[in-house]
Amino acid sequence: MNSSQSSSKVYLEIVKQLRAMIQTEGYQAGDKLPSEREMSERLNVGRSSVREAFRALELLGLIETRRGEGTFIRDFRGHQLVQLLSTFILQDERAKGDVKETKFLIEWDCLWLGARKAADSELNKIKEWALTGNYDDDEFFYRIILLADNHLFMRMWTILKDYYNSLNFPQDKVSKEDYVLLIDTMVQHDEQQIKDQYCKIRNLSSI
Amino acid sequence: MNSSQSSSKVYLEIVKQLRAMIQTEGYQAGDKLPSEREMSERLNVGRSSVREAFRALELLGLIETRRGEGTFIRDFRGHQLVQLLSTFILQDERAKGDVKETKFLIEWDCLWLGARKAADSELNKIKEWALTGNYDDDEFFYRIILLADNHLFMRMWTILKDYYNSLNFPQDKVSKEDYVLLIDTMVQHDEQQIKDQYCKIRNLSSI
DNA sequence: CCGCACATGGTGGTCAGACCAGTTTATGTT
DNA sequence: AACATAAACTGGTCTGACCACCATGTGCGG
Repeated sequence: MNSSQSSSKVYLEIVKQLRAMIQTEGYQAGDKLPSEREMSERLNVGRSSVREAFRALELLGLIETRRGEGTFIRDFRGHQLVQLLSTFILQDERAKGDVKETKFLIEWDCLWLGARKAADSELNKIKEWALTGNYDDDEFFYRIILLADNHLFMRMWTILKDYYNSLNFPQDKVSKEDYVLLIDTMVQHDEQQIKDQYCKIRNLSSI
Repeated sequence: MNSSQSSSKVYLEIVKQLRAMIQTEGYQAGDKLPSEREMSERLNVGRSSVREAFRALELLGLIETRRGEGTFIRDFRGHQLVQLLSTFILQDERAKGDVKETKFLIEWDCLWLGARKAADSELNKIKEWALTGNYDDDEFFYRIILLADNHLFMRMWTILKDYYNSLNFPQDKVSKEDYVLLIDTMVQHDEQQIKDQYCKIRNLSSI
């Protein structure tokens, strides 16, 4: 144990170790993990700490425990959360493209959803705000996604936005006029126009 | 403790109790939870069991612990995972609509993504499979989303699919011909046609 | 009366050991 | 060989002990 920085909680270290073990030793779904007692000996930590790590991973659906038998890797393809799972998987360059693509598509979905769901008065309110207020891209789309009125999309977008921002994609500043124009297209309820304007803002040839 | 069914793991019961407490006693982000010791007395369980529950919730990002101070509810609006979070929040009727809406939009996104990304040979392969094979709706769209080649969408869709299926929305059986037709529209790369056909399958007036 | 230093109690963090309750495996009997 | 039993594991839970950290109160000196 005691790898890298100490002072961090032991059970978190165990989670890390477990992840490493799974990667290096090629554990697969259904495989049996070392017993809690063996694990605690191997890592020189108390069994209770091992249990805390195991319980946490169990609640996440990553492992499964059967009394008298042992602890097993669970088949968690795709399943379960998106967040911590990302920490496990979201490492390669390829995934970065996925984040970008997904964020943009969700934003587009919400533009169209918002155009159909929102009352004109709400759209006008946002248009006024877009004309006068100070805001960045995230703040603007946050309001758009509020219009779409879909909690799931809001959650996904929030996660994606944070990842996206941390990935440092090059991004041109969007002018206030373009944001306002985007809202105008929403008022028109013209799907193609919304799409064109969104593509312009995002510098995309198509979506 | 020992509510309803016993034999289930104590730490899971504590998670339940915690959720109930948060709901009934109106805990909010930032509020302090009872200490581990008090909790174990109150529920007549060992402190280690309380800790297992707390550690699991901590890893999920639902609570936060500060040594010497206590355990606090975390501001997890939107943030963090989607999966287990849903279990906590996804209870009202409203959320069901979100699941449906989101699932459909992601499927539509992936149809269009797949149409643009996939080679004709792959589309033809799927078409053949669609003509001859046995499959249900999930299996069909699983292959579609594979075409879209976006891990994030795949993960989201997998989660959404499971929730959606558990919600028992009424759903008509889709004929094999309609699935094949959908693939044909993808081959044409005509967005409007894809959309129309998808709406037909899902019985939607618009998307 | 104020302000600072220190003591005290509360809180999470960790460990060790003890049981219990299941499952698996080895053992020995028939 | 087949079966029954015993031993050896494995997870599940509780208790008690210590440590490190933080907040609060207490008392001393100013």
